[in-house]
Amino acid sequence: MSREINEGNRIEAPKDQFESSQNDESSCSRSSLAGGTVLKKGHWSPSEDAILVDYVKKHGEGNWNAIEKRTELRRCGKSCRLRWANHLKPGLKKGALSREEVEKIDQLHCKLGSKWAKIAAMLPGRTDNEIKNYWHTRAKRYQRTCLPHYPQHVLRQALDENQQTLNYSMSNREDKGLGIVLQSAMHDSAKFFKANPGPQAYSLPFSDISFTGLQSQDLVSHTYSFNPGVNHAIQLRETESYFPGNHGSMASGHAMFEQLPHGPNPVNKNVPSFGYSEPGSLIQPNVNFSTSSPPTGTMKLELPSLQY
DNA sequence: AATTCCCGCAACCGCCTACAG
DNA sequence: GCTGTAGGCGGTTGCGGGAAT
Repeated sequence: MSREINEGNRIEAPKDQFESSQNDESSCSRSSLAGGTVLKKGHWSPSEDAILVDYVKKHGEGNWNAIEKRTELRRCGKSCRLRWANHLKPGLKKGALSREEVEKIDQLHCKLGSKWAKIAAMLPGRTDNEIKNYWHTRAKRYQRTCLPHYPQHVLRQALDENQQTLNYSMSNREDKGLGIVLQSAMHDSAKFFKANPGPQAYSLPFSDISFTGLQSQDLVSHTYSFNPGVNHAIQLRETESYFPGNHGSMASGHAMFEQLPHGPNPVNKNVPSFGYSEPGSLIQPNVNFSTSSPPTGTMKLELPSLQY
Protein backbone atom coordinates (compact mmCIF):
# COMPACT_ATOMS: atom_id res chain seq x y z
CA MET A 1 0.00 0.00 0.00
CA SER A 2 1.02 3.54 -0.59
CA ARG A 3 1.19 4.15 3.14
CA GLU A 4 4.03 1.70 3.42
CA ILE A 5 5.88 3.50 0.67
CA ASN A 6 5.21 6.93 2.02
CA GLU A 7 6.02 6.13 5.57
CA GLY A 8 9.69 6.50 4.97
CA ASN A 9 9.23 10.12 4.08
CA ARG A 10 7.67 11.03 7.37
CA ILE A 11 10.68 11.87 9.41
CA GLU A 12 9.15 13.96 12.09
CA ALA A 13 6.16 13.30 14.24
CA PRO A 14 3.75 16.18 14.77
CA LYS A 15 5.09 18.73 17.19
CA ASP A 16 2.23 18.36 19.61
CA GLN A 17 3.11 14.73 20.01
CA PHE A 18 6.52 15.62 21.35
CA GLU A 19 5.02 18.08 23.73
CA SER A 20 2.32 15.76 24.95
CA SER A 21 4.88 13.19 25.94
CA GLN A 22 6.05 15.45 28.67
CA ASN A 23 2.66 15.74 30.21
CA ASP A 24 0.94 12.41 30.27
CA GLU A 25 1.50 9.67 32.78
CA SER A 26 2.28 6.79 30.49
CA SER A 27 5.17 4.54 31.23
CA CYS A 28 6.96 5.89 28.19
CA SER A 29 6.70 9.40 29.49
CA ARG A 30 7.85 8.43 32.92
CA SER A 31 10.97 6.93 31.51
CA SER A 32 11.59 9.97 29.40
CA LEU A 33 11.32 12.23 32.39
CA ALA A 34 13.49 10.02 34.50
CA GLY A 35 16.24 10.12 31.95
CA GLY A 36 15.85 13.82 31.41
CA THR A 37 15.33 13.31 27.71
CA VAL A 38 12.21 13.65 25.65
CA LEU A 39 11.32 10.51 23.83
CA LYS A 40 10.05 10.77 20.31
CA LYS A 41 6.52 9.71 19.45
CA GLY A 42 4.68 9.26 16.25
CA HIS A 43 5.69 7.55 13.07
CA TRP A 44 9.05 5.90 12.69
CA SER A 45 11.69 7.04 10.25
CA PRO A 46 13.81 4.58 8.24
CA SER A 47 16.86 5.56 10.25
CA GLU A 48 15.09 4.72 13.48
CA ASP A 49 14.02 1.40 12.01
CA ALA A 50 17.59 0.68 11.06
CA ILE A 51 18.79 1.36 14.59
CA LEU A 52 16.16 -0.89 16.04
CA VAL A 53 16.86 -3.71 13.62
CA ASP A 54 20.53 -3.43 14.31
CA TYR A 55 19.94 -3.54 18.03
CA VAL A 56 17.77 -6.65 17.86
CA LYS A 57 20.28 -8.36 15.62
CA LYS A 58 22.96 -7.78 18.21
CA HIS A 59 21.03 -8.29 21.42
CA GLY A 60 17.94 -10.19 20.47
CA GLU A 61 14.35 -9.40 21.36
CA GLY A 62 13.45 -8.23 24.83
CA ASN A 63 14.91 -5.73 27.23
CA TRP A 64 13.30 -3.05 25.11
CA ASN A 65 13.82 -0.30 27.61
CA ALA A 66 17.57 -0.74 27.29
CA ILE A 67 17.45 0.41 23.69
CA GLU A 68 17.13 4.00 24.68
CA LYS A 69 20.19 3.73 26.88
CA ARG A 70 22.33 1.67 24.53
CA THR A 71 21.54 3.42 21.26
CA GLU A 72 20.79 6.89 20.03
CA LEU A 73 17.21 5.86 19.45
CA ARG A 74 14.91 8.10 21.49
CA ARG A 75 11.94 5.81 21.76
CA CYS A 76 10.40 4.14 24.75
CA GLY A 77 10.64 0.39 25.13
CA LYS A 78 7.00 -0.14 24.41
CA SER A 79 7.21 1.76 21.21
CA CYS A 80 10.24 -0.24 20.15
CA ARG A 81 8.59 -3.55 20.92
CA LEU A 82 5.50 -2.57 18.98
CA ARG A 83 7.48 -1.37 16.01
CA TRP A 84 9.48 -4.56 15.94
CA ALA A 85 6.55 -6.86 16.42
CA ASN A 86 4.29 -5.19 13.92
CA HIS A 87 6.66 -4.12 11.18
CA LEU A 88 10.29 -5.09 11.47
CA LYS A 89 10.17 -8.66 12.65
CA PRO A 90 11.23 -11.09 9.93
CA GLY A 91 8.53 -13.25 8.44
CA LEU A 92 5.74 -10.76 8.66
CA LYS A 93 3.25 -10.89 5.83
CA LYS A 94 2.26 -7.65 4.24
CA GLY A 95 -0.68 -6.92 2.05
CA ALA A 96 -4.31 -7.86 2.08
CA LEU A 97 -5.54 -10.81 4.04
CA SER A 98 -6.28 -13.85 1.97
CA ARG A 99 -9.69 -15.45 1.84
CA GLU A 100 -8.43 -18.30 4.00
CA GLU A 101 -7.05 -15.91 6.56
CA VAL A 102 -10.28 -13.96 6.72
CA GLU A 103 -12.21 -17.16 7.19
CA LYS A 104 -9.91 -18.23 9.96
CA ILE A 105 -10.22 -14.88 11.67
CA ASP A 106 -14.00 -15.17 11.54
CA GLN A 107 -13.93 -18.60 13.07
CA LEU A 108 -11.42 -17.71 15.75
CA HIS A 109 -13.15 -14.49 16.69
CA CYS A 110 -16.41 -16.35 16.90
CA LYS A 111 -14.76 -18.74 19.33
CA LEU A 112 -12.34 -16.53 21.21
CA GLY A 113 -13.77 -13.05 21.01
CA SER A 114 -11.40 -10.11 20.94
CA LYS A 115 -8.34 -12.12 21.79
CA TRP A 116 -6.31 -10.63 19.01
CA ALA A 117 -2.99 -11.95 20.18
CA LYS A 118 -4.36 -15.49 20.30
CA ILE A 119 -5.93 -15.10 16.89
CA ALA A 120 -2.72 -13.70 15.48
CA ALA A 121 -0.82 -16.63 16.88
CA MET A 122 -2.91 -18.89 14.65
CA LEU A 123 -2.14 -16.83 11.58
CA PRO A 124 1.57 -16.97 10.82
CA GLY A 125 3.00 -13.69 9.65
CA ARG A 126 0.06 -11.63 10.79
CA THR A 127 0.07 -9.36 13.80
CA ASP A 128 -2.59 -8.79 16.40
CA ASN A 129 -2.71 -5.14 15.47
CA GLU A 130 -3.29 -5.97 11.84
CA ILE A 131 -6.08 -8.37 12.63
CA LYS A 132 -7.62 -6.02 15.13
CA ASN A 133 -7.61 -3.18 12.63
CA TYR A 134 -9.11 -5.40 9.99
CA TRP A 135 -11.85 -6.57 12.29
CA HIS A 136 -12.76 -3.15 13.55
CA THR A 137 -12.88 -1.70 10.07
CA ARG A 138 -15.04 -4.50 8.85
CA ALA A 139 -17.27 -4.45 11.89
CA LYS A 140 -17.84 -0.76 11.39
CA ARG A 141 -18.72 -1.29 7.76
CA TYR A 142 -21.06 -4.16 8.46
CA GLN A 143 -22.70 -2.28 11.25
CA ARG A 144 -23.41 0.52 8.84
CA THR A 145 -24.65 -1.77 6.11
CA CYS A 146 -26.69 -4.06 8.31
CA LEU A 147 -24.66 -7.15 7.74
CA PRO A 148 -24.00 -9.85 10.28
CA HIS A 149 -20.59 -9.91 11.88
CA TYR A 150 -20.07 -13.51 11.01
CA PRO A 151 -20.83 -15.41 7.80
CA GLN A 152 -23.54 -18.00 8.07
CA HIS A 153 -21.30 -21.03 7.89
CA VAL A 154 -19.07 -19.66 10.65
CA LEU A 155 -22.10 -19.14 12.82
CA ARG A 156 -23.33 -22.61 12.11
CA GLN A 157 -19.99 -24.08 12.95
CA ALA A 158 -19.72 -22.10 16.16
CA LEU A 159 -23.22 -23.09 17.13
CA ASP A 160 -22.51 -26.72 16.53
CA GLU A 161 -19.39 -26.50 18.62
CA ASN A 162 -21.18 -24.60 21.35
CA GLN A 163 -23.96 -27.11 21.33
CA GLN A 164 -21.50 -29.93 21.72
CA THR A 165 -19.65 -28.13 24.46
CA LEU A 166 -22.86 -27.34 26.22
CA ASN A 167 -24.17 -30.87 25.94
CA TYR A 168 -20.92 -32.14 27.28
CA SER A 169 -20.78 -29.73 30.15
CA MET A 170 -24.41 -30.31 31.07
CA SER A 171 -23.98 -34.04 31.12
CA ASN A 172 -20.58 -34.13 32.72
CA ARG A 173 -20.72 -33.60 36.44
CA GLU A 174 -16.98 -33.06 36.51
CA ASP A 175 -17.31 -30.06 34.24
CA LYS A 176 -20.49 -28.32 35.14
CA GLY A 177 -18.92 -24.89 35.29
CA LEU A 178 -19.76 -23.96 31.75
CA GLY A 179 -23.32 -25.11 32.07
CA ILE A 180 -23.76 -23.00 35.15
CA VAL A 181 -22.18 -20.04 33.44
CA LEU A 182 -24.43 -20.42 30.42
CA GLN A 183 -27.52 -20.85 32.50
CA SER A 184 -26.55 -17.80 34.45
CA ALA A 185 -25.87 -15.94 31.24
CA MET A 186 -29.30 -16.83 29.91
CA HIS A 187 -30.88 -15.69 33.10
CA ASP A 188 -28.98 -12.43 32.97
CA SER A 189 -29.89 -11.81 29.37
CA ALA A 190 -33.54 -12.48 30.05
CA LYS A 191 -33.44 -9.99 32.88
CA PHE A 192 -31.64 -7.53 30.67
CA PHE A 193 -34.21 -7.62 27.90
CA LYS A 194 -37.02 -7.44 30.38
CA ALA A 195 -35.51 -4.38 31.96
CA ASN A 196 -34.54 -2.77 28.68
CA PRO A 197 -37.43 -2.96 26.25
CA GLY A 198 -37.36 -0.96 23.10
CA PRO A 199 -34.91 -0.20 20.35
CA GLN A 200 -31.75 -0.28 22.36
CA ALA A 201 -28.68 -2.20 21.46
CA TYR A 202 -29.51 -5.85 21.52
CA SER A 203 -26.14 -6.89 22.74
CA LEU A 204 -26.25 -9.16 25.66
CA PRO A 205 -25.23 -7.70 28.98
CA PHE A 206 -22.54 -10.26 29.34
CA SER A 207 -19.68 -10.66 27.00
CA ASP A 208 -18.15 -13.62 25.31
CA ILE A 209 -20.63 -16.10 26.61
CA SER A 210 -23.01 -17.84 24.32
CA PHE A 211 -26.45 -18.95 25.27
CA THR A 212 -27.12 -19.80 21.69
CA GLY A 213 -26.40 -23.44 22.01
CA LEU A 214 -29.83 -23.94 23.47
CA GLN A 215 -31.58 -22.39 20.53
CA SER A 216 -29.21 -22.95 17.70
CA GLN A 217 -31.92 -23.48 15.13
CA ASP A 218 -33.30 -20.04 15.73
CA LEU A 219 -30.18 -18.13 16.29
CA VAL A 220 -28.85 -17.66 12.84
CA SER A 221 -31.95 -15.85 11.77
CA HIS A 222 -31.78 -13.68 14.86
CA THR A 223 -28.21 -12.71 14.48
CA TYR A 224 -28.38 -9.62 12.37
CA SER A 225 -27.98 -6.01 13.14
CA PHE A 226 -29.98 -3.40 11.34
CA ASN A 227 -29.81 0.28 10.97
CA PRO A 228 -32.90 1.91 9.61
CA GLY A 229 -32.41 4.34 6.82
CA VAL A 230 -29.09 3.10 5.59
CA ASN A 231 -28.08 3.27 2.00
CA HIS A 232 -29.42 0.00 0.69
CA ALA A 233 -27.42 0.20 -2.47
CA ILE A 234 -24.32 0.02 -0.34
CA GLN A 235 -25.92 -2.63 1.75
CA LEU A 236 -26.56 -4.77 -1.29
CA ARG A 237 -23.04 -4.27 -2.48
CA GLU A 238 -21.67 -5.31 0.87
CA THR A 239 -23.99 -8.24 0.97
CA GLU A 240 -22.65 -9.35 -2.34
CA SER A 241 -19.10 -9.28 -1.11
CA TYR A 242 -20.03 -10.97 2.12
CA PHE A 243 -21.88 -13.80 0.46
CA PRO A 244 -19.87 -14.32 -2.66
CA GLY A 245 -21.98 -17.25 -3.66
CA ASN A 246 -24.72 -14.85 -4.62
CA HIS A 247 -23.67 -13.01 -7.68
CA GLY A 248 -25.09 -9.57 -7.40
CA SER A 249 -28.65 -10.31 -8.21
CA MET A 250 -31.44 -8.89 -6.16
CA ALA A 251 -31.75 -12.34 -4.73
CA SER A 252 -28.57 -11.81 -2.81
CA GLY A 253 -30.06 -8.97 -0.89
CA HIS A 254 -33.35 -10.73 -0.66
CA ALA A 255 -31.71 -13.77 0.76
CA MET A 256 -30.67 -11.71 3.69
CA PHE A 257 -34.16 -10.53 4.37
CA GLU A 258 -35.60 -13.95 3.92
CA GLN A 259 -33.90 -14.82 7.13
CA LEU A 260 -35.66 -12.15 9.02
CA PRO A 261 -38.44 -13.28 11.25
CA HIS A 262 -40.65 -10.93 9.31
CA GLY A 263 -40.04 -9.57 5.86
CA PRO A 264 -39.41 -5.95 5.07
CA ASN A 265 -41.77 -3.49 6.60
CA PRO A 266 -44.80 -3.31 4.35
CA VAL A 267 -45.28 0.35 5.21
CA ASN A 268 -41.83 1.42 4.23
CA LYS A 269 -40.15 -1.12 2.04
CA ASN A 270 -36.77 0.48 2.48
CA VAL A 271 -36.82 -0.05 6.17
CA PRO A 272 -36.69 -3.56 7.46
CA SER A 273 -39.21 -4.30 10.13
CA PHE A 274 -37.76 -4.86 13.54
CA GLY A 275 -40.99 -5.88 15.07
CA TYR A 276 -40.29 -9.30 16.29
CA SER A 277 -42.69 -11.38 18.18
CA GLU A 278 -42.21 -14.89 19.21
CA PRO A 279 -43.56 -16.68 22.23
CA GLY A 280 -40.83 -16.84 24.78
CA SER A 281 -38.58 -14.60 22.79
CA LEU A 282 -36.18 -12.48 24.73
CA ILE A 283 -36.65 -9.64 22.34
CA GLN A 284 -39.54 -7.29 22.79
CA PRO A 285 -42.10 -7.42 20.03
CA ASN A 286 -43.45 -4.61 17.90
CA VAL A 287 -40.52 -2.32 18.12
CA ASN A 288 -40.98 0.48 15.66
CA PHE A 289 -38.36 2.78 14.28
CA SER A 290 -38.61 6.11 12.69
CA THR A 291 -36.21 7.09 9.97
CA SER A 292 -36.44 10.67 11.14
CA SER A 293 -35.36 9.84 14.62
CA PRO A 294 -32.92 7.01 14.57
CA PRO A 295 -32.33 5.09 17.75
CA THR A 296 -29.55 6.44 19.83
CA GLY A 297 -27.76 3.17 20.25
CA THR A 298 -26.59 0.85 17.58
CA MET A 299 -28.97 -1.96 17.04
CA LYS A 300 -26.66 -4.80 17.39
CA LEU A 301 -27.57 -8.37 17.73
CA GLU A 302 -24.30 -10.13 17.65
CA LEU A 303 -23.38 -13.65 18.41
CA PRO A 304 -21.42 -13.60 21.60
CA SER A 305 -18.39 -15.75 21.41
CA LEU A 306 -17.57 -18.65 23.60
CA GLN A 307 -14.43 -18.24 25.56
CA TYR A 308 -14.26 -21.37 27.54
C1' DA B 1 -11.67 21.65 -9.04
C1' DA B 2 -12.90 21.80 -4.33
C1' DT B 3 -14.79 19.76 -0.50
C1' DT B 4 -16.45 16.09 2.31
C1' DC B 5 -16.56 11.55 3.75
C1' DC B 6 -14.80 7.11 4.54
C1' DC B 7 -11.27 3.70 5.04
C1' DG B 8 -6.99 1.62 6.30
C1' DC B 9 -3.43 1.86 9.10
C1' DA B 10 0.25 3.00 12.57
C1' DA B 11 0.91 4.24 16.89
C1' DC B 12 -0.41 5.54 21.49
C1' DC B 13 -2.64 4.78 25.96
C1' DG B 14 -4.01 2.48 29.98
C1' DC B 15 -4.53 -1.61 32.27
C1' DC B 16 -3.03 -6.07 33.57
C1' DT B 17 0.18 -9.85 34.61
C1' DA B 18 4.54 -11.98 35.49
C1' DC B 19 8.63 -11.81 37.69
C1' DA B 20 12.73 -10.42 40.10
C1' DG B 21 14.65 -8.26 44.11
C1' DG C 1 4.10 -10.35 51.04
C1' DC C 2 5.40 -5.96 48.89
C1' DT C 3 7.21 -3.12 45.33
C1' DG C 4 9.05 -1.82 40.98
C1' DT C 5 9.80 -2.94 36.28
C1' DA C 6 9.11 -5.06 31.83
C1' DG C 7 6.29 -6.83 28.65
C1' DG C 8 1.75 -8.05 26.69
C1' DC C 9 -2.78 -6.98 25.34
C1' DG C 10 -7.01 -4.67 23.83
C1' DG C 11 -9.14 -0.28 22.98
C1' DT C 12 -8.76 4.03 20.94
C1' DT C 13 -7.02 7.96 18.35
C1' DG C 14 -5.35 10.53 14.62
C1' DC C 15 -3.45 10.93 10.08
C1' DG C 16 -3.13 10.43 5.07
C1' DG C 17 -5.07 8.90 0.85
C1' DG C 18 -8.67 7.91 -2.14
C1' DA C 19 -13.52 7.81 -3.35
C1' DA C 20 -17.67 10.21 -3.58
C1' DT C 21 -20.26 14.32 -4.07
